[in-house]
Amino acid sequence: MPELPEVEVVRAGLEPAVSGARVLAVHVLDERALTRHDGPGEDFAHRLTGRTIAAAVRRGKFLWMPLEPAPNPEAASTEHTEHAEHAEHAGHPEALVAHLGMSGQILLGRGDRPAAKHRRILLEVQPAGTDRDGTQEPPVELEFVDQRTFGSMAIDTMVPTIDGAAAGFAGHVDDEHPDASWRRSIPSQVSHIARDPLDPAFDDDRFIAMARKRASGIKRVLLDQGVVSGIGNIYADESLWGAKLHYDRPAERLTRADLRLLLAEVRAVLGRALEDGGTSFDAQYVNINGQSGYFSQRLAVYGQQGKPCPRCGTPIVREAFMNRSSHRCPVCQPRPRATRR
DNA sequence: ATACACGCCTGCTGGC
DNA sequence: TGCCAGCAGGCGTGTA
Repeated sequence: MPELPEVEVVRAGLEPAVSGARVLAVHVLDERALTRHDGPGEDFAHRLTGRTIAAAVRRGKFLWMPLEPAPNPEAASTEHTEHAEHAEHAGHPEALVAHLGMSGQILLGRGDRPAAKHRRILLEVQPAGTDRDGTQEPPVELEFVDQRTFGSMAIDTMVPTIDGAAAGFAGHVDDEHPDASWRRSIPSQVSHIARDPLDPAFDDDRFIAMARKRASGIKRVLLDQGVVSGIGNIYADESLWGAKLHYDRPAERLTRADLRLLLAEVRAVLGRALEDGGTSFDAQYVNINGQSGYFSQRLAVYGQQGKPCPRCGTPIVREAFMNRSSHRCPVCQPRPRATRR
């Protein structure tokens, strides 16, 4: 479930279950789910087992769970001498990083469900809370399911954010622990990703300046995670419709006002999708309980080819752009006059 | 630096 | 009915 609203639905569902939880066991069922991890499955399992998860944080489509410092890194490194190089990372904060790719899901359960067909990684975690009797909550299964294996998990070291601000959105935990050590650190493999438009530290002027240096079509800029993160094909098309812009309008020729309006539309669309629990076309895109979101019912153009534009009634068209499909209203979003090339 | 092609995978749909 | 091309919410790398 891949764009910002869908990943945020997962993050929000994960947050209460994993914050303060301890990883009891790690089962790597398919190594292809570790393409972002620098090392084999045993290394991933070894570095994660026994660790305590601090929170669930998201920037754009990337999700990560900062880990409390390992209690005894020395013992750990001597035990697995073949990965002793990780001893040099002792003291550096680490996080469990997840990217859902095209078809990834993270599901929580009590182990009472039949195993999903494309289950790739299984974590057994012990939640932090104790109930009124003081007895421990039962362990929870966290499964990473991914049909197409474009998504993956990794243990990654964290580096300080370049602007010193919080690395991403962490929900309630953020309010309770605004100065937590993990707050201003970001997994190194996520550090090249721009902030997302819902991030309070997102710099509108910087986005506008970057966009106006690009000769390419505005949709390409929206999809560039180094310029603005969290937007994928669905929300790019929806936002461009909202701002009445054709996807191939050269970004460098848009006015600042055009780009401010576009940014406002991006935020409105993402916000509405969030309210609806994200966009689900099938059982592939679900929250941590396996439930679908309802934003697909409110899509104006994505997948709506042949149906009337909600604004003017003209049939929506679908066209190829950047080797994928784009949807637009031919009247509200006319092709730029000088078709480039 | 930027722009593009391509690879990574599985499963479903539509046309023949 | 079968087969095959085409398509699907993404990212990283390599090449000009």
